[in-house]
Amino acid sequence: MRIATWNVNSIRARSARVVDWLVREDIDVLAMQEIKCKPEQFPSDVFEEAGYELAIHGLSQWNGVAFASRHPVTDVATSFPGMPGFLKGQEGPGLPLEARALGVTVNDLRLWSLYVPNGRALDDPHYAYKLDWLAKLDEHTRAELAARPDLALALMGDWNVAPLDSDVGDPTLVPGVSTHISPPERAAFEAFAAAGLTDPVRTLVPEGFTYWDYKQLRFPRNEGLRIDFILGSPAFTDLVTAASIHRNERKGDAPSDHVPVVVDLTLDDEDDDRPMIF
DNA sequence: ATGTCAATGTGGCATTGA
Repeated sequence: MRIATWNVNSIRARSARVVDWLVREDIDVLAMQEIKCKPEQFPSDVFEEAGYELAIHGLSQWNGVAFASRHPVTDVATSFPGMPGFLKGQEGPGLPLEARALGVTVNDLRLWSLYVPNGRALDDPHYAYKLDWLAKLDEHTRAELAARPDLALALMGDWNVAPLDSDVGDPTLVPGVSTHISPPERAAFEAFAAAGLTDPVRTLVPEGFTYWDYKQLRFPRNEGLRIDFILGSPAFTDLVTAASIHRNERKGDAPSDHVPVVVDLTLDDEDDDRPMIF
Protein backbone atom coordinates (compact mmCIF):
# COMPACT_ATOMS: atom_id res chain seq x y z
CA MET A 1 0.00 0.00 0.00
CA ARG A 2 1.35 3.44 -0.97
CA ILE A 3 0.19 6.58 0.77
CA ALA A 4 1.21 10.15 0.03
CA THR A 5 0.80 13.79 0.97
CA TRP A 6 0.83 16.71 -1.46
CA ASN A 7 0.09 20.41 -1.15
CA VAL A 8 -1.51 20.80 -4.58
CA ASN A 9 -1.97 24.62 -4.50
CA SER A 10 -5.44 24.62 -6.10
CA ILE A 11 -6.86 21.29 -7.21
CA ARG A 12 -8.89 22.96 -9.95
CA ALA A 13 -5.70 24.23 -11.57
CA ARG A 14 -3.99 20.80 -11.36
CA SER A 15 -6.50 17.94 -11.28
CA ALA A 16 -5.20 16.21 -14.41
CA ARG A 17 -1.63 16.42 -13.26
CA VAL A 18 -2.46 15.07 -9.80
CA VAL A 19 -4.57 12.15 -11.07
CA ASP A 20 -1.97 11.26 -13.73
CA TRP A 21 0.61 11.05 -10.97
CA LEU A 22 -1.65 8.96 -8.70
CA VAL A 23 -2.23 6.40 -11.44
CA ARG A 24 1.36 6.37 -12.70
CA GLU A 25 2.77 5.93 -9.18
CA ASP A 26 0.12 3.44 -8.06
CA ILE A 27 -0.85 5.52 -5.02
CA ASP A 28 -3.59 4.10 -2.79
CA VAL A 29 -4.27 7.09 -0.57
CA LEU A 30 -3.37 10.76 -1.14
CA ALA A 31 -3.73 13.49 1.49
CA MET A 32 -4.06 16.86 -0.26
CA GLN A 33 -3.65 20.38 1.12
CA GLU A 34 -4.54 23.78 -0.30
CA ILE A 35 -7.28 22.49 -2.55
CA LYS A 36 -8.56 26.11 -2.58
CA CYS A 37 -12.19 25.25 -3.24
CA LYS A 38 -15.47 24.07 -1.75
CA PRO A 39 -16.56 20.43 -2.15
CA GLU A 40 -19.01 21.28 -4.93
CA GLN A 41 -16.17 22.94 -6.88
CA PHE A 42 -13.78 19.97 -6.51
CA PRO A 43 -13.07 18.15 -9.80
CA SER A 44 -14.42 14.90 -8.36
CA ASP A 45 -15.19 13.23 -11.70
CA VAL A 46 -11.54 13.06 -12.70
CA PHE A 47 -10.65 11.23 -9.48
CA GLU A 48 -13.68 8.93 -9.49
CA GLU A 49 -13.09 7.89 -13.09
CA ALA A 50 -9.57 6.86 -12.04
CA GLY A 51 -10.98 4.70 -9.22
CA TYR A 52 -10.58 7.02 -6.23
CA GLU A 53 -13.20 8.00 -3.70
CA LEU A 54 -12.95 11.39 -2.06
CA ALA A 55 -13.27 13.04 1.31
CA ILE A 56 -13.25 16.82 0.93
CA HIS A 57 -13.19 19.67 3.45
CA GLY A 58 -13.13 23.15 1.90
CA LEU A 59 -14.94 26.28 3.10
CA SER A 60 -13.71 29.01 0.73
CA GLN A 61 -11.02 29.83 -1.83
CA TRP A 62 -8.40 29.54 0.90
CA ASN A 63 -6.85 26.46 2.52
CA GLY A 64 -8.90 23.28 2.11
CA VAL A 65 -7.87 19.65 2.62
CA ALA A 66 -8.95 16.37 1.04
CA PHE A 67 -8.26 12.66 0.67
CA ALA A 68 -8.40 10.54 -2.47
CA SER A 69 -8.46 6.80 -1.72
CA ARG A 70 -8.75 3.53 -3.63
CA HIS A 71 -9.99 1.90 -0.41
CA PRO A 72 -13.09 2.70 1.62
CA VAL A 73 -12.86 5.78 3.83
CA THR A 74 -14.65 5.92 7.19
CA ASP A 75 -14.78 8.08 10.33
CA VAL A 76 -14.29 11.40 8.55
CA ALA A 77 -13.46 14.33 10.88
CA THR A 78 -13.22 17.92 9.62
CA SER A 79 -11.25 19.18 12.62
CA PHE A 80 -9.44 17.75 15.63
CA PRO A 81 -10.75 18.35 19.16
CA GLY A 82 -9.44 21.65 20.51
CA MET A 83 -8.43 23.02 17.11
CA PRO A 84 -8.29 26.83 17.27
CA GLY A 85 -9.98 29.14 14.76
CA PHE A 86 -8.82 32.34 13.14
CA LEU A 87 -10.33 35.58 11.90
CA LYS A 88 -8.14 38.48 10.79
CA GLY A 89 -8.35 41.40 13.17
CA GLN A 90 -9.85 39.38 16.00
CA GLU A 91 -8.42 37.48 18.95
CA GLY A 92 -9.57 35.03 21.53
CA PRO A 93 -11.56 31.80 21.60
CA GLY A 94 -14.61 31.04 19.51
CA LEU A 95 -13.24 32.22 16.16
CA PRO A 96 -14.35 30.31 13.05
CA LEU A 97 -12.45 27.13 12.24
CA GLU A 98 -10.56 27.02 8.95
CA ALA A 99 -10.40 24.02 6.60
CA ARG A 100 -6.95 22.84 7.65
CA ALA A 101 -7.47 19.32 9.04
CA LEU A 102 -9.24 16.23 7.75
CA GLY A 103 -9.10 12.87 9.50
CA VAL A 104 -10.04 9.57 7.89
CA THR A 105 -9.69 5.86 8.60
CA VAL A 106 -8.51 3.61 5.74
CA ASN A 107 -7.61 -0.07 6.29
CA ASP A 108 -7.38 0.53 10.06
CA LEU A 109 -4.92 3.37 9.50
CA ARG A 110 -5.91 6.69 11.10
CA LEU A 111 -4.70 9.37 8.68
CA TRP A 112 -4.81 13.17 8.90
CA SER A 113 -4.36 15.64 6.06
CA LEU A 114 -3.02 18.79 7.73
CA TYR A 115 -2.35 22.28 6.46
CA VAL A 116 -0.58 24.06 9.31
CA PRO A 117 -1.10 27.85 9.34
CA ASN A 118 1.69 29.76 7.58
CA GLY A 119 2.39 32.25 10.38
CA ARG A 120 3.03 35.13 7.92
CA ALA A 121 5.47 37.06 10.19
CA LEU A 122 6.87 36.68 13.69
CA ASP A 123 4.83 39.68 14.93
CA ASP A 124 1.63 38.75 13.08
CA PRO A 125 -1.36 37.28 14.96
CA HIS A 126 -1.21 34.45 12.44
CA TYR A 127 2.09 33.37 14.01
CA ALA A 128 0.53 32.98 17.48
CA TYR A 129 -2.32 31.11 15.79
CA LYS A 130 0.19 28.77 14.13
CA LEU A 131 1.89 27.94 17.44
CA ASP A 132 -1.44 27.45 19.21
CA TRP A 133 -2.72 25.27 16.34
CA LEU A 134 0.37 23.03 16.56
CA ALA A 135 0.15 22.85 20.37
CA LYS A 136 -3.50 21.81 20.24
CA LEU A 137 -2.75 19.22 17.55
CA ASP A 138 0.02 17.84 19.77
CA GLU A 139 -2.33 17.75 22.73
CA HIS A 140 -4.97 15.86 20.75
CA THR A 141 -2.39 13.44 19.34
CA ARG A 142 -1.06 12.60 22.81
CA ALA A 143 -4.59 11.98 24.09
CA GLU A 144 -5.40 9.77 21.10
CA LEU A 145 -2.25 7.67 21.53
CA ALA A 146 -2.70 7.45 25.31
CA ALA A 147 -6.16 5.97 24.70
CA ARG A 148 -5.03 3.75 21.81
CA PRO A 149 -1.27 3.04 22.07
CA ASP A 150 -1.35 0.52 19.22
CA LEU A 151 -3.11 2.85 16.78
CA ALA A 152 -1.42 3.17 13.38
CA LEU A 153 -1.69 6.96 13.16
CA ALA A 154 -0.09 9.30 10.61
CA LEU A 155 -0.09 13.10 10.56
CA MET A 156 0.51 14.02 6.94
CA GLY A 157 0.78 17.40 5.36
CA ASP A 158 2.29 20.83 4.93
CA TRP A 159 3.68 21.70 8.34
CA ASN A 160 5.07 25.10 7.31
CA VAL A 161 8.08 24.41 9.55
CA ALA A 162 11.62 23.58 8.39
CA PRO A 163 12.86 21.62 11.42
CA LEU A 164 16.57 21.41 10.56
CA ASP A 165 19.02 23.93 9.13
CA SER A 166 19.60 21.43 6.30
CA ASP A 167 15.88 21.80 5.44
CA VAL A 168 16.46 25.43 4.47
CA GLY A 169 17.89 26.25 1.04
CA ASP A 170 15.99 29.48 0.45
CA PRO A 171 18.30 32.42 1.21
CA THR A 172 15.39 34.80 1.87
CA LEU A 173 14.72 32.98 5.15
CA VAL A 174 16.65 34.85 7.84
CA PRO A 175 17.12 33.55 11.39
CA GLY A 176 15.46 35.85 13.88
CA VAL A 177 13.27 37.41 11.20
CA SER A 178 11.53 34.70 9.19
CA THR A 179 8.80 32.25 10.03
CA HIS A 180 9.23 28.50 9.39
CA ILE A 181 12.65 28.43 11.12
CA SER A 182 12.05 30.21 14.44
CA PRO A 183 12.89 28.28 17.64
CA PRO A 184 9.26 28.25 18.86
CA GLU A 185 8.05 26.77 15.57
CA ARG A 186 10.79 24.15 15.62
CA ALA A 187 10.02 23.34 19.26
CA ALA A 188 6.33 22.95 18.38
CA PHE A 189 7.31 20.49 15.64
CA GLU A 190 9.75 18.58 17.84
CA ALA A 191 7.03 18.13 20.46
CA PHE A 192 5.53 15.48 18.20
CA ALA A 193 8.72 13.44 18.47
CA ALA A 194 8.46 13.71 22.25
CA ALA A 195 4.87 12.48 21.92
CA GLY A 196 6.22 9.32 20.27
CA LEU A 197 5.84 10.15 16.57
CA THR A 198 8.69 9.63 14.17
CA ASP A 199 9.38 10.69 10.60
CA PRO A 200 10.03 7.55 8.53
CA VAL A 201 10.74 9.63 5.42
CA ARG A 202 13.62 11.41 7.12
CA THR A 203 15.14 8.05 8.05
CA LEU A 204 14.94 6.70 4.51
CA VAL A 205 15.43 9.95 2.55
CA PRO A 206 17.66 12.20 4.66
CA GLU A 207 18.24 14.80 1.93
CA GLY A 208 15.87 16.85 -0.16
CA PHE A 209 13.38 19.69 -0.21
CA THR A 210 9.62 19.39 -0.72
CA TYR A 211 8.83 23.01 -1.66
CA TRP A 212 10.38 25.68 -3.86
CA ASP A 213 8.93 29.19 -4.13
CA TYR A 214 7.68 30.12 -7.61
CA LYS A 215 9.69 33.34 -7.44
CA GLN A 216 13.30 34.05 -8.31
CA LEU A 217 14.24 30.74 -9.91
CA ARG A 218 14.11 28.90 -6.60
CA PHE A 219 13.62 25.50 -8.22
CA PRO A 220 16.36 25.74 -10.89
CA ARG A 221 18.69 26.95 -8.16
CA ASN A 222 17.44 24.22 -5.81
CA GLU A 223 16.79 26.80 -3.12
CA GLY A 224 13.85 25.08 -1.45
CA LEU A 225 12.51 24.05 1.92
CA ARG A 226 11.63 20.73 3.50
CA ILE A 227 8.27 21.47 5.13
CA ASP A 228 6.02 18.56 4.09
CA PHE A 229 6.14 15.61 6.45
CA ILE A 230 4.52 12.33 7.37
CA LEU A 231 4.82 11.69 11.11
CA GLY A 232 3.81 8.24 12.28
CA SER A 233 2.97 6.52 15.53
CA PRO A 234 5.10 3.43 16.37
CA ALA A 235 2.43 1.10 14.93
CA PHE A 236 2.39 3.14 11.71
CA THR A 237 6.14 3.52 11.32
CA ASP A 238 6.59 -0.22 11.86
CA LEU A 239 4.67 -0.78 8.61
CA VAL A 240 6.87 1.49 6.48
CA THR A 241 9.12 -0.27 3.96
CA ALA A 242 10.13 2.61 1.69
CA ALA A 243 9.78 6.37 1.23
CA SER A 244 10.29 8.89 -1.55
CA ILE A 245 10.10 12.60 -2.37
CA HIS A 246 8.85 13.12 -5.93
CA ARG A 247 10.99 16.04 -6.97
CA ASN A 248 10.10 15.65 -10.64
CA GLU A 249 6.58 16.90 -9.90
CA ARG A 250 8.02 20.41 -9.52
CA LYS A 251 9.04 20.26 -13.21
CA GLY A 252 7.05 20.73 -16.41
CA ASP A 253 3.86 22.64 -17.08
CA ALA A 254 1.92 24.27 -14.25
CA PRO A 255 3.44 22.50 -11.25
CA SER A 256 2.42 23.04 -7.65
CA ASP A 257 5.14 24.74 -5.62
CA HIS A 258 5.19 21.57 -3.43
CA VAL A 259 5.96 17.97 -4.45
CA PRO A 260 4.47 14.70 -3.17
CA VAL A 261 5.97 12.77 -0.27
CA VAL A 262 5.28 9.00 -0.32
CA VAL A 263 5.57 6.08 2.06
CA ASP A 264 5.18 2.40 1.18
CA LEU A 265 3.51 0.24 3.82
CA THR A 266 3.24 -3.48 4.27
CA LEU A 267 -0.15 -4.56 5.61
CA ASP A 268 -0.75 -8.07 7.00
CA ASP A 269 -3.80 -8.67 4.86
CA GLU A 270 -2.35 -6.99 1.82
CA ASP A 271 -3.81 -8.16 -1.47
CA ASP A 272 -0.64 -7.88 -3.46
CA ASP A 273 0.00 -9.27 -6.92
CA ARG A 274 3.72 -9.58 -6.31
CA PRO A 275 5.13 -12.83 -4.90
CA MET A 276 6.33 -12.93 -1.31
CA ILE A 277 10.11 -13.08 -1.06
CA PHE A 278 11.65 -14.87 1.91
C1' DA B 1 10.80 44.72 -7.54
C1' DT B 2 7.95 39.80 -3.19
C1' DG B 3 10.86 39.63 -10.63
C1' DT B 4 5.23 33.91 -9.34
C1' DC B 5 0.93 31.85 -8.97
C1' DA B 6 -4.14 31.28 -7.87
C1' DA B 7 -8.97 32.90 -6.57
C1' DT B 8 -12.13 36.63 -6.16
C1' DG B 9 -14.39 41.20 -6.62
C1' DT B 10 -13.38 46.00 -6.39
C1' DG B 11 -13.43 43.12 -12.73
C1' DG B 12 -9.98 43.25 -17.73
C1' DC B 13 -6.75 45.48 -12.72
C1' DA B 14 -6.42 45.33 -7.53
C1' DT B 15 -6.39 42.64 -3.48
C1' DT B 16 -5.38 38.67 -0.55
C1' DG B 17 -2.71 34.77 0.62
C1' DA B 18 1.18 31.88 0.03
